[in-house]
Order: sequence, then C-alpha cells, then structure tokens
Amino acid sequence: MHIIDIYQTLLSHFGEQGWWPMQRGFSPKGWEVCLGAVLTQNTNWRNVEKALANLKNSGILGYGDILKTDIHKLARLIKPSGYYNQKAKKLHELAGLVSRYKNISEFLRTIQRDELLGVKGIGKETADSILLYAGSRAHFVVDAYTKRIFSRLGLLSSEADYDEIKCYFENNLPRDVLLYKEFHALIVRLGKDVCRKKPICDLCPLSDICDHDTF
DNA sequence: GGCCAGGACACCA
DNA sequence: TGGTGTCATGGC
Repeated sequence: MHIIDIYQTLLSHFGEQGWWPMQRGFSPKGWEVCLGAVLTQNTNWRNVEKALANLKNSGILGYGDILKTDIHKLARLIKPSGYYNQKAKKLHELAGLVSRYKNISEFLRTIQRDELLGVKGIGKETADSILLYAGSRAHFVVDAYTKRIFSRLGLLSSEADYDEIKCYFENNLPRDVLLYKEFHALIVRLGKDVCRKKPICDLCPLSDICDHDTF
C-alpha cells in the first residue's frame, strides 16, 4: 500500500478535520494561525482557543498589538494554554520578526524556514506548521504521532529524525498544500483518537495494513 | 488524582 | 547525539 492510499483511507474514515483555513493561498487569518501554532505546543487545542479568545477580547490579536503589549500582561492572557511565561516571550519574538516585513502577507509568502527556526521557541514542527497552515507553503508537518505510526507501519526507520521523515512524505506525496494540511491533521486524529486509547482496535482504519497491537 | 495534549530548549555526559 | 529535566494549564 502506498502512502497516498493511507491518506485516502484515513480521509474516508475520519472525514475532513477542519484544521485552520483550508485554502491554498494567503489567508487573512494567517497571523492568527501563527499564534495558534505557538500556543498549541504540547497543549490541548481547547486551551489554545481560550487563550486566543482572551487575546481577542483584549483587542490584542495583531502582531503589532502583541509587540506593544507588556510581556507579563501577555502571559496572563494566554495562561490557559500553559507554559505561559515561555509562550509570551515566543509570541513577542515572532511578532518582532513579522514586523520586519512589509505586512503579514509578505512575511508568510517569503519567510524562510531557517529564519523561523532562528526564533527562540520555534522548533521544526512549529516552523513547518506556520509555513504550511498559515503560509500555504508545501512543508509537511511531522509530529510524534507521525513518527510512531509510520515507523510501526514499517514505512520509516524508528531511528529517522525529523527532517528525514519530512523528506519521506514530501518525496512520496504529490506536492499539494491541501493534501499536506489534511494529512497531518488526519495523522493526529488517528494518533490520539484510535491508536493511543484503544491499543487493540477494530475501528482502526489501517487494520488491513498494520499490526495495530503495536500502536 | 494521574495522565496527556496539534513542543522546545538548556544542560549534561 | 542522546537522554533527562523544565516549563504549566485544564479536561477527562
């Protein structure tokens, strides 16, 4: 079974996951997606939504607003998302980077992955999430589920590092932004909804192609 | 009351 | 480079 068939299997089983604006080009919500990408680090999305709501209710949603806001106030507003002291600094730094561009559209269209990785607190997964979901650029996002599931399917070495896994997906899938977006969301869904909670699971959409005892 | 979530980084050997 | 500790809230 080819990797694209796994995608199709997951999509028909779970349906579209509705993660962030599912469009190919620039989204006016681009900066909001950047905020979400940082706030969701090791954090449940529900808590991220609370933090975003606090920012919105305080009128602090744009990167200019973030930049003007005192770091302690920022931390207090994003408290529900956890790690609030660290994340407040990260948002501040990211907003500073964006402000050096003409506007958010220009930032998302031209920012290089290495520049994002240069921001303290933005690692590979967050950088790729920003590039893919906010910038609609063809960077596949790898997370712990991706590594675990696909190495146990025998498609990846368990030793493979982040960039190797990213290359594997990008080299074996059509270069399609919407496909990348949906596939990553589906992998996360599979990882938490099926494989973790029910180690031996008849519902697993990959039961035909894997030994799901190992998930 | 424990576990985990749409991670990253500093520190150490 | 690989392992470990730290950051932290809220839902189940």
